[in-house]
Amino acid sequence: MGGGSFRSRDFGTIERFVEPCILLLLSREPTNGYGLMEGLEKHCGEKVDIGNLYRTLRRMEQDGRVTSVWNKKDNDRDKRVYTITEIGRTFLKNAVTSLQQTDELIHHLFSGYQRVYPNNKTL
Amino acid sequence: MGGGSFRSRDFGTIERFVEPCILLLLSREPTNGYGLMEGLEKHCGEKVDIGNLYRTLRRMEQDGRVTSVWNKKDNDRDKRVYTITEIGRTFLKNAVTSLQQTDELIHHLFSGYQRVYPNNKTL
DNA sequence: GATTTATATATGATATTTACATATATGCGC
DNA sequence: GCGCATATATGTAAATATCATATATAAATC
Repeated sequence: MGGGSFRSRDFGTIERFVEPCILLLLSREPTNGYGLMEGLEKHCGEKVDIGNLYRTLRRMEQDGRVTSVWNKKDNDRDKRVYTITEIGRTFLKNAVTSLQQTDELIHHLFSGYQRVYPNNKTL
Repeated sequence: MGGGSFRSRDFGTIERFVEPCILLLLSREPTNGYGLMEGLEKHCGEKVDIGNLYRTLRRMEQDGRVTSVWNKKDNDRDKRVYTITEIGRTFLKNAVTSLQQTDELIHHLFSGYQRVYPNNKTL
């Protein structure tokens, strides 16, 4: 059977697709890292590496796209809660625009594929 | 203003999107590296790093998705011409299937974005 | 005919990103 | 107390991408 070694992440993930996903989730409500992980699995179909997620969030904070505060409540455990900034909203808007172009590229590939392999059903 | 530093490749490129593009071009006809570079710009909207392209092709050959032979003709210069293999065709088919799922993810993000920012026009 | 440009392949060095593992700590159910 | 889910974070290695450089030749321009 073919295709060689076929790790699940060979395709299907978009470079840094996770960042706009995070910013969209934070547009709904401020959330902590672990909560974002759950949200990404549910809403964005992304199973992210939790360690990388925390590092990504810190980088996004350094770049000014999000801010964070420690939520310390007596009846709950400590959580670092992230909030989207105006810079983050602009970034997200630009990301969506860029992804629309990406979408066109993908569909261009699809139509090219259909032309070359008209008998192949891919799904 | 904003979004921080905004290199053109922050989004819009899909991880290894270039590989299915290469395999689709090779499905039409065997081509050398430099010719693929031109084809990718024209048909796939990708401006690839030429050095990376050659290394990618060698990796694809190692993985059995393409084969290569030197084309040495008297009236033309030497070219290493790549041909897609059966493994490569299977790989491409899997890639297209995976990209269809990616496409759904992108559109899921779009609809989520529209819900949160109904007044934003992104293009 | 000398110089520049385009064609053609490739590697070196560095930076970034991803993947996988590990460390640490606490709340909750049993 | 023990195991499990929650919660944040770092260490390290592998994979990719970026940018520069090396080499060679055909074609075009001066």
